[in-house]
Amino acid sequence: MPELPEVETIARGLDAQVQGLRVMTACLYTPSVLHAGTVDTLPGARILQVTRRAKLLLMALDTGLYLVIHLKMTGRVWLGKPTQALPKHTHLVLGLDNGEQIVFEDARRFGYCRVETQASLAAWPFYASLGPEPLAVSAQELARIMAGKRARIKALLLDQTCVAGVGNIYADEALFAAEIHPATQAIHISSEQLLRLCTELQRILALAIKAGGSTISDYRNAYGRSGIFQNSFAVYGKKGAACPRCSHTLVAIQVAGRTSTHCPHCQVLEVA
DNA sequence: GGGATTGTTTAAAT
DNA sequence: GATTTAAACAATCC
Repeated sequence: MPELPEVETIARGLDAQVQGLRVMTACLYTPSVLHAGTVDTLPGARILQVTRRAKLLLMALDTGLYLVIHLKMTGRVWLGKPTQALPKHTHLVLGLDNGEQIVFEDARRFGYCRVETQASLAAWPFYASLGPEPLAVSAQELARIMAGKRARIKALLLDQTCVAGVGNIYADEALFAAEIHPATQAIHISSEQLLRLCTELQRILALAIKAGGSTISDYRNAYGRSGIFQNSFAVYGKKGAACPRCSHTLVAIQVAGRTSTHCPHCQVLEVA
């Protein structure tokens, strides 16, 4: 379940190791995971940098092309040696001129990759519709986007056109920190509370990046290592446990089709 | 072997 | 018409 902090961790780890290297080979084992472009265009290109936008991993090449990867639930991208056996569900392998290789694997195959030009990337509807990076804008700006909407706040946090990169983990953690019930309609949240939510979201995302992300089951960074932010969760996945703030039992409900774990004592639904 | 899993898209509803 | 919600979908593992 790589969200913003997890993809950011992978991007930073990969960038530090592959910047300036040349792609020698590109082997696509599962053609269906490539949603745009062709991998034949990749060999020969030098890697300029590896970055992140929303939950997308972006590899910029000196040919003007971008390799874009979305890990969805179970995708992994890591750097390895050709001597290592490839995992069962390996979809794309890039051989580099230092002898190492970048591996994209995804057991569930929900993840995908795309080869884009700058123009085609900008023309990709999903990419073009992405909202601001939560750590690149002010909390006031984030709050302003959500203010006055009738949708439930949990749905807005998960809406990538609203805020980019937030998934179920960080949405639940931010709502708990700001003491807001996940089903509260944004229009019923005071501007002070909304600002607090956005501030907490930024704080938690920054902490999670420092912790190398959260590993629930599948997530690993570019070196195959787990994150440790899961040890700091207050509510995510902790239904039945005691609220760290008031000791009341945490409850899981469905909001916008997603499991939303919260404290019914600290996070009260003011208006249904 | 069926249910659970998630982010995104698409269709339906308000 | 615009906003919001529910359902569908990808495919595998436990």
